[in-house]
Formats: sequence, structure tokens, C-alpha cells
Amino acid sequence: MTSDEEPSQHGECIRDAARTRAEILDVATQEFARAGYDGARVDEIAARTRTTKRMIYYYFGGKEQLFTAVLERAYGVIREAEQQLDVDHPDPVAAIRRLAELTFDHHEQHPDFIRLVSIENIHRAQHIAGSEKLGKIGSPALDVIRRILASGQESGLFTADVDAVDLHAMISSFCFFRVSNRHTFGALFGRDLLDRGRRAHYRAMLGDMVIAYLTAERTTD
Amino acid sequence: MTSDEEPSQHGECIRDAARTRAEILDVATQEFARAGYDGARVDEIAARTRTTKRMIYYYFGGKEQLFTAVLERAYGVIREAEQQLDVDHPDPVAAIRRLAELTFDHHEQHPDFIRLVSIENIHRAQHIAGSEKLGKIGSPALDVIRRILASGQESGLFTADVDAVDLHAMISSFCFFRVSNRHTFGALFGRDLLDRGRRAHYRAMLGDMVIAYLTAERTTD
Amino acid sequence: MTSDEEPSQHGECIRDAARTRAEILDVATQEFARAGYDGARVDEIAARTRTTKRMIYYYFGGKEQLFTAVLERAYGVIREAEQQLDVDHPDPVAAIRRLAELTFDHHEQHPDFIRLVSIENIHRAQHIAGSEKLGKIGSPALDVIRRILASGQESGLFTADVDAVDLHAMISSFCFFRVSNRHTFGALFGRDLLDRGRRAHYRAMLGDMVIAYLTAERTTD
Amino acid sequence: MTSDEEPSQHGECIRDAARTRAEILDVATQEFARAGYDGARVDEIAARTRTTKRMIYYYFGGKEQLFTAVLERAYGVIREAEQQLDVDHPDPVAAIRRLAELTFDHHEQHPDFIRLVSIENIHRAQHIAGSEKLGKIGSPALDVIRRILASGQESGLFTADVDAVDLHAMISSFCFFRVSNRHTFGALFGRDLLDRGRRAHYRAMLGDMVIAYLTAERTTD
DNA sequence: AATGAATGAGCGTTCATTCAT
DNA sequence: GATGAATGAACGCTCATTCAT
Repeated sequence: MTSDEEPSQHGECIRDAARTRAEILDVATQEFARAGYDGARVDEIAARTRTTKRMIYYYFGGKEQLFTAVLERAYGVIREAEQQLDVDHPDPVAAIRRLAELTFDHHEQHPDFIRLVSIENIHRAQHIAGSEKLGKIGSPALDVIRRILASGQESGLFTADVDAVDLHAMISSFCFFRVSNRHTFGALFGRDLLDRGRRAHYRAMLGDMVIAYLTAERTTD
Repeated sequence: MTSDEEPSQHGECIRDAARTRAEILDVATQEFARAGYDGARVDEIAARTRTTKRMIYYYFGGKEQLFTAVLERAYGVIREAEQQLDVDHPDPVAAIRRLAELTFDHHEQHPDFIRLVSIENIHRAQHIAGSEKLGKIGSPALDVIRRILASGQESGLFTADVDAVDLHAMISSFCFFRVSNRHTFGALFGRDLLDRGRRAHYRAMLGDMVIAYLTAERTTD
Repeated sequence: MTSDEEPSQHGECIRDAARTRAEILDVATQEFARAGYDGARVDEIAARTRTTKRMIYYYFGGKEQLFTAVLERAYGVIREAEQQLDVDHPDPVAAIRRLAELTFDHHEQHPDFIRLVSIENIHRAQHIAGSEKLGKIGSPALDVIRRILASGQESGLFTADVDAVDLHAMISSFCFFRVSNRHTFGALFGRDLLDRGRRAHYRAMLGDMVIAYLTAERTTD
Repeated sequence: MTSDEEPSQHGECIRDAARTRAEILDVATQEFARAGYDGARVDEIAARTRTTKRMIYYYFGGKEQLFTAVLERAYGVIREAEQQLDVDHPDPVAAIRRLAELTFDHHEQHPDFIRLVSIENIHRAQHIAGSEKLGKIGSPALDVIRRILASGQESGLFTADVDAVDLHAMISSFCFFRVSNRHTFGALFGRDLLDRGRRAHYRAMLGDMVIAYLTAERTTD
């Protein structure tokens, strides 16, 4: 009865609770990413889960809180991945290119996360604002940029006046736009920004852009 | 009945019809931009109009078609503005910087349009895909980029291998991200990308980035 | 087509609308009186109607407004009946006894109205407070009391210091209590206050009480 | 385990059980009186208690039984108070006035009890009917009335044909109505029956009414 | 005796849409 | 061409209760 195959009912329940919670979050992530906050249906999320709609309210409290939980977990996963960032390189130029490339890869690999962030922006980041967890989640990627930037500026390889947050915005904007605006861009200009054949091209383009910017002589003041 | 006080029913109607259509589109644009496609309420749009909900269905057919019409008009306005783009300058470097700056200004001035495009991307550009008008709307801005780029490459000022659509993506991504992701970026990094005090800084940063990229010696491939 | 048997579709609709509204009010009155505000079910009301639940919201807006409408109509019916009060009698004593008896009959004949008033008191008269109609509905019965009282006091038959509103409260309290507290009184004291056999007795008792009070010499000051 | 710090588990439990039961009843009384039977929330009752919702079911069985228990205790308290009634007076007239006044005071002091009784009447006294305790709770007040009435009738001060239960109904109806219908009466006639300034007036009015009735010469039948 | 976790059933309400002239 | 009246379907949510120890 308490063997490995049949663990104590109680243990089962606890493990099941965590598993059920995770399952709901998985399905909810997909559903919110698929249809947006208002387009997502609590019924649909429940239907694709082994539990009932009632359980969603039991575990999360409501649709709004469920979306916040989805966002919290998604950002958590992203930040965890960022913590694995390994861009150590003696040359700041090589290091920053590597960081840009990893950011590029990362966005490409998480289109649903990009969608969730777009959706959250449509809702003016109200869920992030209302979440304690997300307020203090920080950004390991930003720390990495800070380090490389300091090193490059110290050695005189990079122009001195660049700020880490701004550089992060610059890198992110390209990576984010490529995924988030893929559909309208494709429909309007007939070019799929996520086409596999152009992947290396855009990856290099991003690196070139960032390095050119960081190493260029400024003509403006 | 056809006196001055009571103009021809027909003429009135036609003029009224156009005005009513425009009024519905105005309100619908605000409402869709405010709340997203699914978050927008046909009732709310009707309530803020001098007509009834029934008229929305009479003129546009349904919520989906109304959103498409909103998108069509919004893109039309944007393209019209692009047609006014005046970046003529003998120096391609100055011209491209000017284009980037005007694009920057343009995004900043039309946050609702940015929201509509984000919303349309959440819906995988299905309304653009289903619209005849939007399929062939083209992009005057792209033509301008093409011209400047050709001039700059011919004169050897710009590196040869840059494509106009890609450069447009690069410029747009920064301008778009700054507006579209303002809320999450602000909530997460504590920096308002639309802060008036940092406006000139970001505007210059974009120009610097584009020019640095276009004029840099390539170290890769 | 516009004959008496088959009136114009439009006319039908309008008449139907009024009839449907009235039907909903009828059923809702029964259901609210049966189960109280919170115990009543919108679904149940709809089920016992020839229309759907949706129509209740279309016509009334919500459960709360429906209850208010039920109350408004119920009070309207009561006040209309009060307007028919015919207690004209040269003798104020006979007149006041007659008024008390009619009030007695009236309460007995409208147990559902008594229940609705009890329910509204449980809810602290919030629906009456929120209703414009009910605020200025007045009370013809009170006017009648006022008239008789003045006549009786003028002629010296009634003690001078009695107020119409207070006398109305005195008469109402007995009539109301007999119906509203029938169940607990019956369960606790084993006496059914609405027993047909005791009806005349209680009717006379009320009249005796009121007249005794009005004609007694006051020993207290 | 049975030390002073940790008293016998059993003793503790029993004492706690009684205390917990009483606490639940306190809160439930408030909640039922506040919102009615259907309006009351088991969750809300539990939340305002030091125990859990589960305990309510453990101790009482369900919402219905809890309401019955609330009613039983409320009537018990009332009957206990009635047992303290001290209206001994050689003069039956003074005694009955005193009884009326104490009944008046009593109703005024227990508005929540009045509400519970109103609520129970809305539910047709089904909980009283289903309770063994409440079936045989009796009414000390009634006994007092019986005694005074007999004395008054014997001495010829009171008219002979009055029944104790009826007189109790007469007194109660005025006292009960004043509290139970305070809200609708106030909203409709603009007079607060519980206004402190009119308290003495109504208290005297009740006594006058009862005595006038009991001492009047009957003109009917 | 005591309890935390779970839940089926049904709640009041709202949505985009169409009917019928 | 124009419209007020109506509506089916589904929405997010909450209720009193029980399961399983």
C-alpha cells in the first residue's frame, strides 16, 4: 500500500495537486497564447485538462489570477533560462555578439511567451503590476549585458555612452518584433521573418547591428 | 419636403451614411485599440455612436468585418502619411537618419495604430489576409528606403549587402517595440521608453544604430 | 391581414411585449413570494414563462430590477384597491371600524403581497429606496384615515392626540402580523391565525381594539 | 500530556467543542439575520469563525440544521428572558401595561431575533416544525398574560371574552411590526418607527391600546 | 473526534447576432 | 435603405456539500 507503485493516498493527492496545477497552467498558457486574454475560454482550458472548471477556480481563484499565474511561470522559465546564459569570452565584441545570438534563439524558441507578453501589453501590464512575484523577478540577461558593456567600455572597444537597459531594449526589440509581428509583416511585405532559410541571415544581422552601434564613432552628440 | 429646412432625403442619407460609417469607424478604432478584438464590445461601440448597434451590422456585416474595416482605414491613414515622407537629401546618410527619425516620430504619434497591429498579430493577421484592400496597400516608406539604400550603396557609403525590407524591419522593430512593449518593459525594468526626457536620446540612438550598421565594415562571413 | 382575428404582426408584437412583460411579472411575483429574493431562481421564473431567461434581462435588466418591478406593481395594485375604499359613513366610529375591517380583508386576500413586503424588509427596503415610482406612491388608505380621524376628533368622539400614521401602523400591524407571522405563531402556540372559524372573531377584535383606543379616556399623559 | 500546559486532550476538546459550537452559532445568527436563509453564506460564517467550514458540517450537519440550531438558541434566549418577567402587581391594569411595555422593550432590544422570525416565516416555519426542541418550548410570557387576564376578568376590570393567546398576538403584532416593518414603513411613510424621540409615545400608545381594549364595553355582537 | 482537499450542479449575466418589417 | 425588438448560446463564477483519511 505504501510501496513505490501505490504510494499513500495522501502523498498521491499532494503530488496530484501540484501536477494538476501544472497541467492547468500548461493548458492555460497554450489557450491564452492562442486566443488572447479575452478570447481564451475557461471552459476550454478545463476541457483540455483532466480536472474540471471548478478546480481552476479552486486553485487560482479566477481567470484573471490564472492569467497572472501563467505570466509568472512563463517569466520564471525565461529568467531561469537567462541564468544559464554562458557568454564568457575575453573579447567583449565576441561576448556581446554571443549574447545577441542567444537572445535571438531564445525569442525564436518561445513564440508563445512572446504572444503572452504582447497580450499583457494590450492589457497595459496590469497583471505584472498586480503581481508581487513579477515585480522583483529581475533580469539575469540585463546583468550579463551590464558586465560585458563595462568590460568593452573599459577597454575602449565600445563607445562609452551606452546604457545596459537601452542596449537590452535594442536587442530585444529586433528579436521580439521578428516573432510578434511576423504575421502582419508577412502579410504586408510578403516576407516571413521566421523563414528557416533566412534565419542565419537575421541572426548575423542582429549581431552586426549591435556591434556596429557599439563600436562606431559617433557623429552626433 | 425638398426645401432648405428639409433637404432631399436621398442626399441627406448618402451624406449621413458616409458620416455615420466614419463615426462608427472612429469609435470602433478607439474601442478595439483600447480592449483588443475580443475585449471590444459591439454594444459599447454603438453606445458611443449616434446610431444603433443594428447599424453596425447594416453597414459592416459583423464585428469581424468592422475590425477589418478599422484596420483598413488605419493602414490607409498610415500609408498616406508615409506618402508625405520627405527625406530628399543628397547625402544618403543624412537621408536615412531622417527616415529613421520620421518613422520614430510616426510610431510615437500613433500608439492606437501600434495597438491595432499588435492585436492583429495576436490574431495571426487573419483580417489582413482576408482583406483585398490590405493585400495591395504597399508601403511608400519601403520605396523611400529602397531609393536611399540604392543611392548609398552605389556611392559606396553603405555596405552592399543590405536589403530594404530587412532595413525596414530593423527600423520598425525598434520604433514599434518602444511603443508596443512600453508597459511590460516599464513594469519589469522600471524605465518608461516613452518618457519625454529620454525621447531625443532614443531618437538619436536609432539613427546611430542604423547608420553604424549601414556604414560598418563587416567582420562576419 | 389587419382584421380582428389576425392583427398586424407589429401590433401583435407590441401587444405581446406588454403581455410577456406582464407574464414575467406574474410568475416572478409568485416565485419571489414563494422563496424570497435570494431563494428565487431566474431560471425557474423563465421556465414557467412562455419566453426565455434572456427576455427577463432584456425587459428588466436583472434579478434586482425584476424584484423592484414586482414590488412596484404589487404596491400599485394595493394602492389602486385602496383608492376604491368606500368607508363613507356619517358616524366616525362606524367608518373607522369599516376601514379596519377592509384593511383586515385586504391583508388576508393578498398573502403574497405580505410576503413580498416581509422580504423587502429583510433587505432593508433597498429596492423601494432605489425606485422612483415607489417613492411617491403615497397611500390612499392613509388619506381616508386622516379624514375619519379629523371628523371623529372634531366631534369629540375620538381622543384628540392620535396621529393618522400611527393609527395606520396600529391597524396594519395587527393585519400584517396575522398573515406574516402565521407560520411561527401557529407552530409555537398551536393556533392558526388564518383559521376560517376564527376569522370573524379576529376581524371584530381589531375593530374593537381600534375603537376602544380611539374612544377611551386616557389615564396616562 | 495531562500536565497543566497541555490539559487532557479530551477535556480540552469538549470545552473547545462547546466553545466552537457557540462561536459558530453566534456568527451564524448574525449572518442569517443579516442576509436571510438563502442570502447567508456558509463560507462567510466559517470565515468569521476560528474554525473551518468543515466544522460547521461536522457539528451541525448542514446549513438547514445550522439555521434550526440558530433558531433554537434564539428562542431559548428569548424564553429565558421571558421567564425573568416580573409584572407582579395587585392591579391587573398596571400589570398588563407593564407586560406590554416589557414586550415592547424586548422586541426593540432584539432586532436580529425579529429578523430571524421573519425569515422563518418566509420559510413557512419549516425549521420550527422540524425541531423537537422548539415544539415544546412554550411561552412564559403567555403564562403571565394568562394569569393577569384571569385576575382582571375575575375582578371585573377586564371584559370577560378575551383569550390569552389572542391578547399575546395583539401585543406582539404591534411590537413586532414596529421592528420588522421599520424599513418599508419608513421608506413609504417617511416615519421611522424606531426613532428614539417617538419611543415613549409608541410605548404608551401600546399600553393605552391594550388597556382600552381590555376595559372597554363591547358594542359588537 | 477532527479536517484539508476537492467537487457537481447550477447561478446570474452577457455576448454577437438576426428577425420581421 | 433603415431599424426596434428579440434571442440562442455560452460566459465567468459560486454555491452547499462530500470525499478520504
